[in-house]
Amino acid sequence: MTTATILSAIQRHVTLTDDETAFFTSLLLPQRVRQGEMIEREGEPTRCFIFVNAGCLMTYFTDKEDVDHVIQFATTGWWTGDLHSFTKQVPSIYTTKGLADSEVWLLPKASMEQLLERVPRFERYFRIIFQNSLITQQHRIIQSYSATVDERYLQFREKYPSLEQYVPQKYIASYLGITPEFLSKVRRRLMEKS
Amino acid sequence: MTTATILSAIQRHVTLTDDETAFFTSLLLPQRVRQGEMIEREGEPTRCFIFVNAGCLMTYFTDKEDVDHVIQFATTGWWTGDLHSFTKQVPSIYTTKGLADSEVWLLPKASMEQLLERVPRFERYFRIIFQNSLITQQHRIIQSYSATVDERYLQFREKYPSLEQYVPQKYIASYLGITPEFLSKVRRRLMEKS
DNA sequence: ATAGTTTATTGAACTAGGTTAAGATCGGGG
DNA sequence: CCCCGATCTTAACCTAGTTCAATAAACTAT
Repeated sequence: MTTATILSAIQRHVTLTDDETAFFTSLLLPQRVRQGEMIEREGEPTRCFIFVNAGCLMTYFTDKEDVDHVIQFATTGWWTGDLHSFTKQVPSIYTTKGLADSEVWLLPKASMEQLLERVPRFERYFRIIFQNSLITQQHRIIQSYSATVDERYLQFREKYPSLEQYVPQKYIASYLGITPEFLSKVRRRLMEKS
Repeated sequence: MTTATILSAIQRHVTLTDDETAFFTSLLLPQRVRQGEMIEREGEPTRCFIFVNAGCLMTYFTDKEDVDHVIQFATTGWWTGDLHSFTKQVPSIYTTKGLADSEVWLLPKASMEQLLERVPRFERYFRIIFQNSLITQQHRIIQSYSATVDERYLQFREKYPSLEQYVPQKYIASYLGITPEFLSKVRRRLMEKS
């Protein structure tokens, strides 16, 4: 497990000196995640921010009727985790688990703080990352209010073509905010059209 | 129109020197916005990031059926605007207009860039702002997928108690992702219960 | 291979929320 | 002070999406 992927992800947005790179990588903890294994769980404070080095994770919320709602999928090159719990160290409302055998880099809370303190360029990096996520989330809200399920499903496939191979349909349905049964109908409708 | 509000909003998250404060305020453009007046429009690149000094604005998206969908309300102390259009300078898909006579500070794109370049503390400030917004947006998505309309309406009122006085119900309905007629039913249902 | 478990499909009955249209209420300008 | 346009409410009907239940297909672990 090398740092090549994470460093190139970062260097798409900011340029680091050798010292900064060394300091950053010294803070990272490698970890393997098995398919189905939970890496952060609901109820516990999120200890680490997570970078997916290989494989695929998903983060979901379990509501009071015990129904899971997928918040996001994260494949190679993405950061994930419960930001709220991570920053405030309150119990998380999300669970993050592997959808496939995966490798992740963990950045513990204290390390993140040191990093931002000592290397302000990382403030910039995370500012850009959060800004882009925010744009994506706003877009998702618009979609869920103004597009039909058919459109949302097609856009999902277009946007995350690699995900369908990993992700059971029931999770895609959940991400789209519908039941698996209804996604099944939508898929059939779309098949018949073409 | 003084800089007191915006400076105190910033100093809740980072501490600025006198020089930095002076430089920052030199970049701000004051502007009045009348009720109903559009300050940024769909189709044009967003020139400025907007801070609400007094009053209330709303940002909405108009879909292909010509229906408006409210993305966010912004009252005193909030930043608003189309981040995607602002950073990439592509035509905006949102319109921002005054819900009441308001005062805003405008931070033009070029000024924002200078600011981040010269005062890295602002990278930190905006990193925190975007991080908090992201948390809020994710929460909103969860809500829209797992809570009933009744619950969402009650939480909206709890979270933004000051807004109901400014905001016509049809916009609240839009923000909640329902029709004004249905919000009307919901309100009645809730009145009768209590 | 075989049984057990999880996932996907289908169909019928149901419900949350939308649509349409008609009144009721509010609010600002002459 | 009154009128006109915008907003809000109500009610009857309609539909996208859910629920439930039964079957089929795909994985997993013996």
